Parts: sequence; C-alpha cells; structure tokens
Amino acid sequence: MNTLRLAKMFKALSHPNRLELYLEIARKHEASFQTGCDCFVSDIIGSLNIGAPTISHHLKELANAGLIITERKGKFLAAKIDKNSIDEVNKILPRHTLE
Amino acid sequence: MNTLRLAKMFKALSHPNRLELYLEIARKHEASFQTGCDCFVSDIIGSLNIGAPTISHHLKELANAGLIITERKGKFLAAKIDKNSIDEVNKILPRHTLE
DNA sequence: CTTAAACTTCGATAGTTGTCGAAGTGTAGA
DNA sequence: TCTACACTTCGACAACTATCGAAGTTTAAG
Repeated sequence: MNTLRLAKMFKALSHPNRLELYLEIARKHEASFQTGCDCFVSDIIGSLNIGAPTISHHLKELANAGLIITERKGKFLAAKIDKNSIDEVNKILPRHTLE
Repeated sequence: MNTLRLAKMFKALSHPNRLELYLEIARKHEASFQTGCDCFVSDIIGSLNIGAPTISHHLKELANAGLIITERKGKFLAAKIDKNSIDEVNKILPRHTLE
C-alpha cells in the first residue's frame, strides 16, 4: 500500500456529493445481506440533487479509485463496496494507536 | 458528524504531498510519547520535495480540516494529530461491518 | 421494429487548487 | 541593533474538476 493510492482513495471521497453517493452504496450494500437485493444506481439517483451525467462521472471516479465495484444487470447498474479498500484504509491511517 | 465535514477531512488528505505530510506528523506524534520531543515542521520539510510556502499552505489546510493542531514554540512550529478527527472518521466509514 | 428507460459520452464552462518566487513577519542569538 | 532562521503572506499561473445540456448507446418490453 502506497501513499499515492491512498491519496487517490481520499480524493474520490473528498467531494460531498460523491461521498454521499458512496455512503448510500455502502448502506444499500450492507442491507443487501438481509434483503438479498442488489443496490441499483437508479434507486440512489433520486436522493441526490445532481443530474445523471454527473452521477455517472462520480461512479467512475469511485470505481477507478478502487472503492466500489459496478456491474451491469440488464437495464440497470448495480454497485457495491470493494471490501479490499476498507482494509487498505484501516492499515495506513493512524486509528487508535495514539496515546 | 455530517457528510460535509467528513468530505472536508478527506479533501485535506486527498493530495499525495499533503497526505505524506500528515502521515509524517502522525509518525512523529506517535514517537513523541516515547521520546517526549515535539514534532517540528522544520524536521519534515527536508523529506518532502516542495517549498516552504507550499508546506505552510498544506499545514493550514490540514489544521482547517481539523486533522492536526499546530502551535508555535519559539522559532519553530510544532504539529500534532487532532485525536477527535480519528474518532470521527471511524464513526462514519464502513469499516468491518460488511458481510 | 419502435419506443422508452437507464445510463454514458462529449463539449463547454465556471470555479478551485498546488506550486512557485518575492516580499513580509516574528523570534533567537550575537 | 543586526543578522540569520523559520515560517507566512501575496500574487500569479497552469492544471484540474464538478456540473450541465445534448446527443449517443444498450437493454427491455410491446
């Protein structure tokens, strides 16, 4: 794990709308273990105040940073958290090691 | 804790040089519990390939995002991690709750 | 085959930012 | 008081980016 990669991940989460999008995917992803349903982007698009082109752009940024994985399912796009990214963040940030 | 504040913190860590600076402060801060010495900015400036004005700018961004605390000590500037920020990140990010 | 839905790509634009050199400020020591 | 050091502030600029509307693409359904 290098600093550049981590910085890239943080950059992807550094914009309010994109962070909101990510957290929404995380919530839906987590809920999917109970509901069994995928997290579809079309369900999220309504709750954010930005257009479809911008959502598409943000999703690509999140995927490109290794934070999410997207998969086309017929007409829809399903998104889920890339679990590796969570471990990576945990490894490098100073969590509870201070004092 | 709101999304805007978290995004601000991530933004502060989203640039490689600034993240390196932050991690260096974290390392020195952690070591200070053993050495008892403060982390002085002048010790860091040599290991990063950017000028003093830029370091100053980055330090202000980190402090402004609530990630570090700076304090003038005579001729020098001491920097340390703001521990509250660590708890805040831990609270909102999806850590090990998935699957 | 046509239509509609769900994105995606393109092109443009306004706003943000990382960086530097030059000049300024505050502190310590001679 | 003079000099040197450790930043800080200022002004400028090139590079990046969030957003949009318009047009394109893929899939589902009729």
